[in-house]
Amino acid sequence: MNLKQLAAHLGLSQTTVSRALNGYPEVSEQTRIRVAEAARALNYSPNARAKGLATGRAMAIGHVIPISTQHEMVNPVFGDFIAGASEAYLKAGYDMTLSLSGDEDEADNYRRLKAKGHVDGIIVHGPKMADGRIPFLRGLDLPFVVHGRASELDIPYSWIDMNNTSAFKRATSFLLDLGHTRIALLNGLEFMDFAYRRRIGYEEALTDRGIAPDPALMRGEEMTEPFGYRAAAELLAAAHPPTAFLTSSLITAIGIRRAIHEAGLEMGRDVSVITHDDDLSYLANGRDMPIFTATRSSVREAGRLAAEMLLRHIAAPARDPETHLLEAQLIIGGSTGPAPKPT
Amino acid sequence: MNLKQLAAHLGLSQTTVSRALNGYPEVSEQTRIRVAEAARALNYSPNARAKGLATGRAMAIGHVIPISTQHEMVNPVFGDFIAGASEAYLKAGYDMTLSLSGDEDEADNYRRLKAKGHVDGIIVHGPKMADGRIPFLRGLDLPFVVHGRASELDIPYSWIDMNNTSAFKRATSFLLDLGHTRIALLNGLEFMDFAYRRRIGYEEALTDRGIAPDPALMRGEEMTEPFGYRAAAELLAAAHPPTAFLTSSLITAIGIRRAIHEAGLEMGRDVSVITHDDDLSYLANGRDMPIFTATRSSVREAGRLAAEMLLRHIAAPARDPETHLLEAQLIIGGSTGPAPKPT
DNA sequence: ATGGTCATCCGAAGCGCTTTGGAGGGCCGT
DNA sequence: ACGGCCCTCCAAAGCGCTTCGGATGACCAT
Repeated sequence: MNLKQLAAHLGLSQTTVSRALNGYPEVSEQTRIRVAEAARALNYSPNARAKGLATGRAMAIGHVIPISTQHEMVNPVFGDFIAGASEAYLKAGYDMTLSLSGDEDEADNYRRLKAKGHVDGIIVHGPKMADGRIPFLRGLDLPFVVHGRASELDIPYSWIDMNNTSAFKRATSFLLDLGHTRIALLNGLEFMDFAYRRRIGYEEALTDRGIAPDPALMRGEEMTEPFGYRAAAELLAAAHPPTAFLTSSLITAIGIRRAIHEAGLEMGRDVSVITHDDDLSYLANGRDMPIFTATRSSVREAGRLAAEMLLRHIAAPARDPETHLLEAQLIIGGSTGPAPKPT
Repeated sequence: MNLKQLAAHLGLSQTTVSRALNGYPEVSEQTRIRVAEAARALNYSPNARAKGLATGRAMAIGHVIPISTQHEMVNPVFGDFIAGASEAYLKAGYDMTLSLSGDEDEADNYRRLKAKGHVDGIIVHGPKMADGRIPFLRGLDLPFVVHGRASELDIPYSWIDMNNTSAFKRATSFLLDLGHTRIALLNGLEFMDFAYRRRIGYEEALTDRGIAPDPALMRGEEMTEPFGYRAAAELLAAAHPPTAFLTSSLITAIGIRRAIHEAGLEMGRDVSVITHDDDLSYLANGRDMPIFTATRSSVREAGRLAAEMLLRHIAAPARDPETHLLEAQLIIGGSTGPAPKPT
């Protein structure tokens, strides 16, 4: 069923039917109703490609998610981010197209995305500290919003980010207040911007208290359970073990917990753990009584906000870049406690 | 840069340029090269909407992922599945469009997807036992492949699935061989087809050995860490606790492990645990020495296969439904051991 | 010279929609 | 009765591409 057929069926012109369906004023209320009913009855829904061709708008947003070639890992945060974003898209009638791409051909990927006219805007995921995609996209005249920031770039662009630095600074201060002085940091890969910023927060809190950050206590890797386990096990077995861990992911925290138990220690009493918690739907950190003390910030919410931001930019392309900094909550769970008295 | 401009630039007709670019024979090798070079130099890439309109093909696959309204959870398996599928799409030049939808409006969603001409085929995620989407899609003349099956439906359709029943049957038998007789099942929600099939496998193994499945030992919920913890803690505190757990997700298994530790027991010695492991990139169950004994089947691989299957169907629409059953590996890790002697 | 065959190329229609620039008729005031 | 205005509708062009049905020569055999 297409417009022409629908128009013929109604004995009207395509023009009138199109206008009736799209809410233009120059059509009588009576025919508008007639058209709307026929459209529903005949299950008509306009062909998006034709509409896009005619209007020049794709009514779709592109999400390009980077899969680094070294470690073929899909960011677990992605699902929830998308879920949030799609709430916004649904309301606005936008679709979402996904493309995974290795880091080499990403620029090409974006260019093609634009040339093909597939999308009206792009959300950039997982920015690195000096992410080349951002200057590239700025030159492309395609609205985009970055989820995160690129610290080494000093050009304006729209982003939404969590305040990684302050979150980890507060978490570290909290541990310091509890008397911990040897605090390990099990971070994500340090070329990722969020990981860098989290380390800065951690180091700032330490130096503010006159404690020099100890490189031996800091690791940055892909945030898996085995990483948390291995790193924590090593550190706990060292001569001068940490009494607390700060980590970037719940999954890593779970590995840390395993190492703590295996060392015959108890989390929250002998060793404290704070993790960042993206509030993922399938990785709940307990609802009422959180298992882990955590800096929490909903990635789903970030997705929603990023999408809304992007849609605003598409509606008003002249608009200046917009930025949005989310503050994480520090929620207290059972994984932290006063530093044990030195024996 | 569009075809017309490119053709003008080359002093050729649109027809010839289009044919040169698409590999038709009626154009000399010499001009073909000239066209190809100009296209690259001028960064030309055909507008997908126009191309789609003209050819009637969208060159895109739709993934509709259900978000149940009760529990707004994104299946954590999704990211890896998509990653696998996109490998196949990339090779074939297909795009991927995503739409999340609550369970009520899903039919409408599919109809719209088709009417809008956005996609050439659909992958159906998370089928329920009597999933209404399958008969609906069959009537829609849109190729689709289901990731999983709908046990209560007796109509032909293409699917790819893991052999849930045999995997859980083998896992249960393995535990029985180790001397366990009270084996708890912490499953996913039972209206989900995979969960149903897993329970069947578990029950079959038990009854084969003359053990009546005990409803008190079986739970089916959203597979979160807290679910695993809570259920395991309750069961372990009961009068006649299980000596082994079988569960559908690594995340739940982690909760079970926590409960075991808190009960002062040791996993693999006092209590055995087997989990299903989707081999997710961010949830590695240890590489060399798996933490958990597990039935493993890569969901990423399933994604790749599903996509390839769908593309075959799009290429040859008359083709009969195709099905593919993957067998899970039973991999032995440190979480299982002989049943403790009754005291 | 003529007709036929190939190898190359081109014009124009058509995909399903939006949108510009009218057309037709009812109703008003005069 | 007539011009003018508004309300409602329509024809046709155009979005960027593919593809059908030729057109144009070059070349060969007759």
